[in-house]
Amino acid sequence: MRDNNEMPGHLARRFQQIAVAVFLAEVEEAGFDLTPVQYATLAAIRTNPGVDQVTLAGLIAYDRTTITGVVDRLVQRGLLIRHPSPRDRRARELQITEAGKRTLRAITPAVEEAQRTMLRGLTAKEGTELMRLLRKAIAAGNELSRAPLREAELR
Amino acid sequence: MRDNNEMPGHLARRFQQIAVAVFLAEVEEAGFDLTPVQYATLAAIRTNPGVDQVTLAGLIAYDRTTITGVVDRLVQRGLLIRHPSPRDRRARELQITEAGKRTLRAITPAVEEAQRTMLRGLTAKEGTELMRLLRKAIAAGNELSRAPLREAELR
DNA sequence: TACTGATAATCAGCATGCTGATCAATATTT
DNA sequence: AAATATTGATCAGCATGCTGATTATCAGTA
Repeated sequence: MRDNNEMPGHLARRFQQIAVAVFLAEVEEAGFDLTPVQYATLAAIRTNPGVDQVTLAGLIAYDRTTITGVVDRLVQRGLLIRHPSPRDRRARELQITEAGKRTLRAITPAVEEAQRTMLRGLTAKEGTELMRLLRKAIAAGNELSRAPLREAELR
Repeated sequence: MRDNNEMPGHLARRFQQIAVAVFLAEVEEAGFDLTPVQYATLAAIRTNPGVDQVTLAGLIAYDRTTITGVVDRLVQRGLLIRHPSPRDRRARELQITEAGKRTLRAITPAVEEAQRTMLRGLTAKEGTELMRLLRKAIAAGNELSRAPLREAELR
């Protein structure tokens, strides 16, 4: 039996576990209550106003069924607006509200700090290399999960 | 706003997402139905028969409240036995059953294959380096999550 | 145009993974 | 020994994240 420390899957889980904990701690310290998933959702919608949920899911590599609940909670809190698309009555277009934009702006320093903290054991060069290797491994495995990353298509 | 591909937290989530999908696919192909968490639990108990749940949680860096449910399901399926500790009536000692051992043995090739698959985009050297960097980052952040890795103590 | 297949969103169901609380039992202090 | 603190397990509650199904709608074809 291989040692846990030799299992990429175990290391992936641990690193992600720490990344989430660091994110939540930094964000809470800044006086906000937002999960990594909620943050990514807000940021993606600000950059792509009016996206539908499937496209949004592809942009940040979420499962489409997970998005529903995440968006629900953000709408409930007044950070997003969801309305039917005029072009396709199946789809819902998503817009960020002013409160959502304010939250994003205010929270950004904490998010940046969290990204630094989760690499704090590494030198700058090692941190860059870790990110490169993760990107490369992810690119090769993109299609293996149910929620692959997708480029946005023009509509 | 930083690009997602420059955010270690985003990369961590994606890599973990792919790792889990690969694990489940390989294991299912081998004819089993076991999650990564369940596998790690079985393996840790086989190596440390009679551990209590808190120690187990520390060995594989799980939250103690998560362990309860995981062990429940494994006991239900007859892969584990949970019985009160004679030394401490608060604690439950965990043992792996014969069925549990058989499952572990039978599933090992699939788990090994999954570990290779999740690094398939990298050269051997890059894979080794990725694991080294993850271990280093994790060691530095170990105490930042609610479920840090803990050495087993002799009892 | 009627039919067929694909697509957007949602849902039920299950398994992590966490926060914070409770209960029983043990350990420590006074 | 009595009072206090700590610890092991569990629980309720919430948020991902997935599988597989359903519903409404759209797009392409016969």
